[in-house]
Amino acid sequence: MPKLLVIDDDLDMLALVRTALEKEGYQVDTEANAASLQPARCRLYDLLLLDVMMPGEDGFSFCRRIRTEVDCPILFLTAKAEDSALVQGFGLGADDYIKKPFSIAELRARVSAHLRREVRQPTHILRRGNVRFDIQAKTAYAGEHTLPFTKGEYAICEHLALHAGQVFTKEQLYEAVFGFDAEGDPSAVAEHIKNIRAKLKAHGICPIDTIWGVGYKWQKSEDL
Amino acid sequence: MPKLLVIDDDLDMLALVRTALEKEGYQVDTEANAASLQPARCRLYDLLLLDVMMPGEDGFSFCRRIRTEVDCPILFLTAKAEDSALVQGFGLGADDYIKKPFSIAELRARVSAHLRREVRQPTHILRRGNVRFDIQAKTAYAGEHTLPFTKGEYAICEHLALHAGQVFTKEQLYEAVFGFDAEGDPSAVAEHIKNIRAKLKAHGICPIDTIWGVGYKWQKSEDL
DNA sequence: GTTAATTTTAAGGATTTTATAAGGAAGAAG
DNA sequence: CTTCTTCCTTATAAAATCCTTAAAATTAAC
Repeated sequence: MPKLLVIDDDLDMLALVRTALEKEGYQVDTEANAASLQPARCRLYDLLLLDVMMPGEDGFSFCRRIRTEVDCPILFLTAKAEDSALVQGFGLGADDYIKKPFSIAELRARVSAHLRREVRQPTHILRRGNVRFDIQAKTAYAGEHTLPFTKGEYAICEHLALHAGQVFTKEQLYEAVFGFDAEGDPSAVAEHIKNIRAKLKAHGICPIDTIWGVGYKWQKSEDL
Repeated sequence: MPKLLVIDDDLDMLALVRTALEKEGYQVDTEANAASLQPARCRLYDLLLLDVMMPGEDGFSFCRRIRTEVDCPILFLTAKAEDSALVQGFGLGADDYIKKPFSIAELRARVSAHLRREVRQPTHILRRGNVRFDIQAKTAYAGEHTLPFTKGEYAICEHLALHAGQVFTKEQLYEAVFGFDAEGDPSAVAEHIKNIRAKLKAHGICPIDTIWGVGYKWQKSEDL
């Protein structure tokens, strides 16, 4: 279920867009003010919809500010119909420019097209609820905050999340993470699990279940 | 130099579009008839521009026929302004739908945006917070001051900044910078990192993180 | 309710990895 | 030839992680 962020100062417009896109099955968040939004927040989403003319920071300025740090498609949604504005928008790194008034059908079709193209590209982001793993960067995030995992903690945590719902014994976890031959004391894994849980709990989430007498598993969403 | 294919039965339109896009530096081929075009031919191009209403095979039919075999962006360029046609176009896997009459500026902007996303081409100037890299001049700046990097230091630093957020081992960094066969002592890289950090710290910035047990990475903004 | 097994927690030391500093080799510039 | 810069190596100090151990808490079984 892709996550979208819509930024517009017009609350009616926000409600309209949100309704239309939620009907498509997307998870939609809205913001009325761009100025306070940091790139880290935007990176939580799969696509951004931006109004251009807003009090405070306008859409162009916002796009310029975050573009180098945010990879997802950025779509302008605006009443500025002049070519110069459109060219400026694309020049700032936008992926589409939809002129108001637009039809709901067009909005949905364009959003869908951009998301479709994203998934065509190999992704290195694993999302499990509020926790995201950047496989390449070997970094985990809780919301917009980086989780300060050590190497071993990250490896164990990623392995559990990647195979969500599957139970692993301590020995299996140790082998999966540090290699076959590795002979790990099971209690070493327990120590790592403890630290992982502590760092996750700091953000109010505890997605790792203990299966008594067996091992650990990452919760599947239906277990919540 | 990206290669584009434009398909339209209107020869004046073909000439207009070709001229506009060749001015951008693209290599443009044109076809007046879609029916004879095979997917293999289309795979030669980086982007397709398609008219919808054509004698013989129309644009929608053509798109449906080749989409599963052709990965590049497909843009419709059409006088059919109805929402239903637009939705149908996107539904067939198109990436954009430009309504006639369109401005040359808009055409260029949209084509450029789609190619940019495909290739994700970096610009000559890379900005990461307060640090800027001039890729061509191989020079880095902190604010207005030039950073006195040596050649090797610059190469390592640029590589980290270019892939901000991604972790590289010392070996990977050495290879990326000095070539595949290079067998570098990891500690040589550590020495360079030390010097790079010292020069950045002189301007009050320290954007390179150590990922213990893995390597180094350029911070993404959320890590600050 | 009691017991036994298992997990959680906490603390310490061992190990691994990185940071720092100093010295030398190779090459460019004067 | 000398001088300088850059790069690499080596050695040592510092830091962080990992593992071990043991006690406390929890869970399951009787």
